[in-house]
Amino acid sequence: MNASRSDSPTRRTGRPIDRSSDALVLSSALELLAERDYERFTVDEVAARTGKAKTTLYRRWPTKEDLVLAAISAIGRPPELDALPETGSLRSDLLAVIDSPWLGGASRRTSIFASLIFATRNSERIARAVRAEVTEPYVDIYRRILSRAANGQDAADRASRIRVLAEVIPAMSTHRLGSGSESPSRDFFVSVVDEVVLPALMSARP
Amino acid sequence: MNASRSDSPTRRTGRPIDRSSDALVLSSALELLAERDYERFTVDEVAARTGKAKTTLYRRWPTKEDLVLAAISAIGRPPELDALPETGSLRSDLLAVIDSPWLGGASRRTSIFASLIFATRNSERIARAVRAEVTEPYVDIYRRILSRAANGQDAADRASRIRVLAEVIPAMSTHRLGSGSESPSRDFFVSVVDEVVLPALMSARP
DNA sequence: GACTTACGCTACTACTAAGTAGCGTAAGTC
DNA sequence: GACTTACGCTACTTAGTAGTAGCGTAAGTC
Repeated sequence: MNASRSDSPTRRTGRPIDRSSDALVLSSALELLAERDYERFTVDEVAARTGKAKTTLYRRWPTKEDLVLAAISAIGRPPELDALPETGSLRSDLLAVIDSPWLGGASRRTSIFASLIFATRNSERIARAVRAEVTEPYVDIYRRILSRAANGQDAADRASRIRVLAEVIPAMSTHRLGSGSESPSRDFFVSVVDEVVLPALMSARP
Repeated sequence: MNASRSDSPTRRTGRPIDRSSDALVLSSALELLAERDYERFTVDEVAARTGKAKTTLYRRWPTKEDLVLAAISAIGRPPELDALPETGSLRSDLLAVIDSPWLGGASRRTSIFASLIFATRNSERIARAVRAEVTEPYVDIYRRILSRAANGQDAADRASRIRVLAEVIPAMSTHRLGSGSESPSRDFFVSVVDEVVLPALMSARP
């Protein structure tokens, strides 16, 4: 409320930027993106929902694309990435990830992932951002859990390994889409089968 | 070239409608739909690609939605539906469907399916049409092949049953999306697992 | 050849949404 | 209180696209 006399590199006079509302704006943007596709996503609607002026949003994020990119970056990394669940059984490890409250829980999170897949079609920058900031780290969690389980442990729980598809698939699809493949969805699904399902099955021999 | 003297219910005088170009228009529309999402799909572009006048297209299909619906209907039913492949092994039966030239082969077909999934978000009529005219009959092929295989035969070919996912998933997703579920993509993936993967696995006991 | 209907073309309207300009005011610093 | 910067508001420009109007001509029937 006081502090910082002779300032940091950048001068600080006049009304300060209201950073406190950034989080609200970005989460609302993400929310809207989960409801609509990128084309129907409008900056006006974000402004209306947050009670901000459209012009204010444009001062902070010069284009709609920038706003969406910021919203994606604001997602952050899944907390499980730092502390992989270690509950003792593969099944509960997987469920711990699936039922993580990250991004509002499984239901909302999967809905958001699905929308991000749509968005990757509209902008290469968005496609790259989704891949790097959301998909890769998230898929990585499953990769690590599965590969850890492949070395022994709870190798019998075949059904729960298959169920992981329910969450891995939307995540991985963003991984592949927009990378220039001719038939991204087929490539993607084949890769899910080859990289996730079959290895999981092979290591599960009751 | 002559025939039909005192006509059918509808009079036939004046320049006849050029039905021959309908197929071209609808296939071009489908092609465009595979490239763009519904929002970016423009009637002007279809007109440009087919060499037709936009007004001519609007005379035949009063709205963009009607044009897209017609394009979906023009897809027709997969030929395998009438003569289920019977090659002797489950694996080759499945591959026969996957590699069917229908809709331009697996690559283009899957790409079209993916686009139709996007389109279901924009119109309930389109969602219904996709489900009824494309998804249901196509998924039905896999259901029938899998259930036939479940009764004996080639029950050992577990990997090929899993591979079927690579094509079933995009098809089934249209089946679920747009039906008012709160988290359609999660529901869909769970249903794939429950209805297709697990039963296939259960019936495969080497 | 008279008639009728379809087609192609060139506007045009209506609407939506991205992005901007400019003003008055709020919220700070000195 | 003077100064400075951010915010909110209204209004605007620009661009793209769905859908329409109206005209001249093509392609048929009688």
